Amino acid sequence: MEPLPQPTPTELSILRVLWQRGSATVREVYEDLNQDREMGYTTVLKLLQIMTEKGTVVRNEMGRAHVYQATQPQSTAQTRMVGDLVNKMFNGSAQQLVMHALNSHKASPQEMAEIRRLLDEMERGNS
Amino acid sequence: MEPLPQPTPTELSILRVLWQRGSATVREVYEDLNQDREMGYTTVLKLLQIMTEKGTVVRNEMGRAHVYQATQPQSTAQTRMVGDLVNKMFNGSAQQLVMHALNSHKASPQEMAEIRRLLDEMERGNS
DNA sequence: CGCAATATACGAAAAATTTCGTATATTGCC
DNA sequence: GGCAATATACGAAATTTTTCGTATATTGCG
Repeated sequence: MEPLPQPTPTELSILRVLWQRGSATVREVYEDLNQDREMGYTTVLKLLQIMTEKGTVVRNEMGRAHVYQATQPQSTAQTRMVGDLVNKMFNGSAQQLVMHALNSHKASPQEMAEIRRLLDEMERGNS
Repeated sequence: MEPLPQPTPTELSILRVLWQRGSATVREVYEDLNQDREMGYTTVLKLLQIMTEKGTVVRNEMGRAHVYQATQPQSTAQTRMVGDLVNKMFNGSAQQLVMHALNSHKASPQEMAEIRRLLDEMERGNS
């Protein structure tokens, strides 16, 4: 079967709501999105219909208002987008991306400790 | 002055060539791009003209063939795009992005050592 | 010179994405 | 029952992005 297409920017903003809420009706997505930007109700509806066709989301049609859910878990999409960014902006070097990320968004000591733990694990596994 | 707009996907592919080469003529960009995908010469030219208007690139018009150069260094664009990704896909947590990056694109022992060095540095500086 | 190769300029078509108007169905409630 | 509120469907306009055809200028060379 066809792999899911990359979500467009607006589709991504809808996916974020769905990931956050688990699942949601058109109205719920509409309300969350309009915290940040302006977007008509039927626009959101149409997007969700398109995304359903593409397989990006699935919906439960029981009940009057359909309930939508992202097909892929957020972590899958995260992995894919990180991979894309590494390839397109860092010539395939994850290390360089990591350096940039740490430099621009400071991490807490706990977070840094967790990264160290991951590095330990990888080094142990790799040798 | 206006901040530079986010490059569109195709613009980004052109920027990659410019960053890689330092500067380049339309023909050079055209040839590099056509290693990967098909794209007409005048298409590349037009894009570079549009990018010049937007301020994304600058050009030296001496000589018959103009020579283009990215306005921003790659590292600036990298920082911006990493920040975007952290915000849009990782709820602002750089640490989570780092974990994903390391998991999907394995880093070499040397690279991991370098990340450790950065972490050391940050922890020393932070306390 | 005169022609082939190759350059820029630029309008506009083509394609992709986003937006919304309108038609119509369903539900809850007085 | 009948109306107000609110739901989906869907065509198509509007916008953005990408592509390219064509006009025209410049260069190098036989």
